[in-house]
Amino acid sequence: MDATLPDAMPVPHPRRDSADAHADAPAYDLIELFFFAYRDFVSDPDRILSEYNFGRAHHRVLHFVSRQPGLTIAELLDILRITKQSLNRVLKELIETGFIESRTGTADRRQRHLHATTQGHHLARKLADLQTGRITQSLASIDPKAKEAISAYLLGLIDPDDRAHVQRLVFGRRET
Amino acid sequence: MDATLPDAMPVPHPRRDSADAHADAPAYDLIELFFFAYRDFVSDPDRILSEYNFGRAHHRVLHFVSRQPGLTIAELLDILRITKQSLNRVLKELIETGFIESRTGTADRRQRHLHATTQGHHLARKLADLQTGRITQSLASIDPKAKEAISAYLLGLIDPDDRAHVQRLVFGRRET
DNA sequence: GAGATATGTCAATAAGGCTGACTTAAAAGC
DNA sequence: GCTTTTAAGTCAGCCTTATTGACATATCTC
Repeated sequence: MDATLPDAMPVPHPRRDSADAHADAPAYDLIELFFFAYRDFVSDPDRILSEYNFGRAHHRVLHFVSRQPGLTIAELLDILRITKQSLNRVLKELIETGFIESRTGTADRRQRHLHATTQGHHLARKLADLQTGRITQSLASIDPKAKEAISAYLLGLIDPDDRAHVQRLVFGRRET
Repeated sequence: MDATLPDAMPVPHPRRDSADAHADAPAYDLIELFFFAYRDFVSDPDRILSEYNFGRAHHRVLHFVSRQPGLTIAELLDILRITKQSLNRVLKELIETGFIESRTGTADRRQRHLHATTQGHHLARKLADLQTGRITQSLASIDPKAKEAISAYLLGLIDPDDRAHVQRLVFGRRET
């Protein structure tokens, strides 16, 4: 690629201060691939969800509730980073249509512990399977060892102060 | 790990047909990491954009126009996968505020060729630099060889019929 | 009992998508 | 040259998902 570069070309030495990242050429490839990949990654679930008159917001709620039975409202808000009012609309719909169940806490009766119903788990799984299919297909074409690197990369894109939280969420199962 | 899995979940034996990916356990880790990574990846640009009263839609338009000077409306619609009407609203604002310029085609006078102004290129670059910073930070913590694997993975997530198109867009420069 | 906390709800607003219908200008086809 | 197709622009109305702000209720903590 750099075959035509004359040897003597003064190349400003790359500093890896990690703070002045904008000294580097923009990583257009990874920026754009991320955009296109995300666009298609959510497209399969979108199709299924529209059959139920649900949107992406419903998917996110159902996903995390299904994954973490007993999740409280506050915890869910913290994961999704949306307001109580935004959550409430979609959550209400998911409860009314029987995909999620809200149970009053026993230790703290102010809390609501959310659980997916059988129907809810089923839909969540169906959507996860679709996305897993896409992931599996993609992983199949590359070095199987790369999976850890990909996880590490994605984790590294997350805000540092949230990284531990996400790590617990994704890799550890809940104890609360 | 599966201790909390809903009871009714049948576990079919894993076949490696690559077609029926949903025989596999869901790739919850990559699914969730992708969600959290994307959430934070767009957060830095969002902050800057709001200073200009722009949103993500403006960012996407500005980005691709800046990257591919002379892009036509039809080509842009194909990249973004939104309707003409949706594009028009944000594009109009970007033109009115002097970030993008629309030039009537010479060969085909029906077409509009879009170009970022100096101001437009500047903002696009600023936003790309922010995202590049995040990417660089993340890449710094992993095997430098992994970058190719990550690109390949993201490319693999894209719809097969679009993959060549995206590849041209991302890795090749335009000749039109 | 006072105050803090977890949740729920009303109302108004905004961004960014969508569909459908229609116009204008210009190119292409015959 | 006339017709059809294509590229772009526009009007109107609607939906989803988010926001802010204000306030209500039940329950826990001190």
